[in-house]
Amino acid sequence: MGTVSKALTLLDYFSRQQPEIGLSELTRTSGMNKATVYRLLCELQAGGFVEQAGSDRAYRLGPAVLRLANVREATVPMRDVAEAALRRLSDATGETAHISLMQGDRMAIFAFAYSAAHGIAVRMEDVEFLPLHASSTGLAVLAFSSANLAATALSGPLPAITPHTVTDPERLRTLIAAARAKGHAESLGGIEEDVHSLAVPLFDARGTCVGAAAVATPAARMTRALQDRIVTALHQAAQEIVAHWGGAMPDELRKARTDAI
Amino acid sequence: MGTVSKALTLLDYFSRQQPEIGLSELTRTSGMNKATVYRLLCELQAGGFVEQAGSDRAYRLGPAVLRLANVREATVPMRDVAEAALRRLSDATGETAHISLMQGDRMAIFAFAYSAAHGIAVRMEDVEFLPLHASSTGLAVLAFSSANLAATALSGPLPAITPHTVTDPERLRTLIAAARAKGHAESLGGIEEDVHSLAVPLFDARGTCVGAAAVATPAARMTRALQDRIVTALHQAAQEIVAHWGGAMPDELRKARTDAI
DNA sequence: AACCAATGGTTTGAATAATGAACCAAATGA
DNA sequence: TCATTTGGTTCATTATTCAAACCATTGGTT
Repeated sequence: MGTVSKALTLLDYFSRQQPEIGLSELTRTSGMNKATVYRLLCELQAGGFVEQAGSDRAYRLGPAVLRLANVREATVPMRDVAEAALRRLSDATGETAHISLMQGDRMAIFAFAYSAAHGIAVRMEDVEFLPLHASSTGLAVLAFSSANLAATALSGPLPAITPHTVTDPERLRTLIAAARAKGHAESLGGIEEDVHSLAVPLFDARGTCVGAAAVATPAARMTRALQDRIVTALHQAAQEIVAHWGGAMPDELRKARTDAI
Repeated sequence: MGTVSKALTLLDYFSRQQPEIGLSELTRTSGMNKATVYRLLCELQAGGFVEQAGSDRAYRLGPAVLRLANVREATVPMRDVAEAALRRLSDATGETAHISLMQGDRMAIFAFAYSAAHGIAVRMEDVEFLPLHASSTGLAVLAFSSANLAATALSGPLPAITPHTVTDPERLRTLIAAARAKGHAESLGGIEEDVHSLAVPLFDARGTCVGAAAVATPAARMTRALQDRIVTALHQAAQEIVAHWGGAMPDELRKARTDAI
């Protein structure tokens, strides 16, 4: 692991849940040497990527990331595209829609939209990452990424987040294979007991899977008809998003997709 | 210069004007070795900080910066605070208001607001960085930062952006000293011939100067009375912004500031 | 077609920077 | 008072980075 990667990894530990981290804590959670972490933080600080908060000497993300995000947005207004598509998707289905992107070996929630159709809906506010094995999103990505990714994901720990979480690697492999065949993935209560979600993969310009779009419903509300409507809407939304991102769909999916629509 | 700093420096070359950069071009503009740039880019790419665009193999900023910016915003909603204050500032003065932050050894425009009072106003859309020696913003920062920064800034090249740009280090030093005494800096046509701007410094929690708030007017519109109104409004806005950012004003400024208000 | 220049990407021993264990001073709390 | 934890620093060892070359491919020119 290169020095730069280490530094970037450090940035990954900052989250909405834990926005400020002290030197010692960061050395503990990252498992790196304290001196190393310190020097990396110094360089990140010099670049404005982290700064030291006022009260204690804890570190938090710095203003440099804002500028970069601005440029990124100006370059590739993905978020706008995604949010517009998600609004349409949630309107069409009456349920919560969201998009997550692969970030290293995790999936980070990228954007989401609620429907006004129901007073009860799946909320996304407090979720930042999704487990690869327990979410429809994660299964969709595993189904359309290199076998490599699936292998490493399934060889790691597979925590049972709910009693319904599938944790058996063999069963997960069949779920992934099914997702690949059908063009979409499914999860019933894998992360929260009463949430039923469906997901389709998203691809970048090189044809590699970068994430997934999903629709999540309260399990009680899911019917066969709604499921069909969601899958159709998901495929359309994914097609649209990928096109706007300058992405390219693999041929195998194009067939499953036209079948579904 | 450490490896991490180099990698972060590479990110700095991406801008709204030049959102995609090829390997060779980046080696040229950065002055680093090609192999070095390549490896750094590979690591940045693995972290999602850059990605390769579809058409050619040029690099552009990646999606990772978006997530970090989200967290940063959730942690320190500086931008919202700044924008609200700038709206008030531009309303109060009838002129364009903006805030820029130190980013390494440059000043990056961070936020701005227009007034509805006039059809003609100074526009900020296409500006991304401000020169330290030619802008009121830059002079304000130099006046309230370490002598070190001023020394390095004045020892480098001082391009004459307009015929009115002050480029003589000695004259700049007196301007900076005046700004320190008065609590605000001034630039008449330093960047654009007909723009008159006033700026006050902003400070972070550690009491170090991190940027400046400024109001820019068409030179023809500036009067003694307007200037007084702007300086007063600037000091109030700066006080408010710094307070919201959890910053601390140096005592020397507090006096000049209360005098002005 | 032959050529040229430029591109992205890869290799090499020699130079340089990163590393990690131990250490320090200051703050905190028992 | 003493023990613990904090942010920060030091220095010999070690791994990484450097610079200059080299490939393979592309696009344009003659």
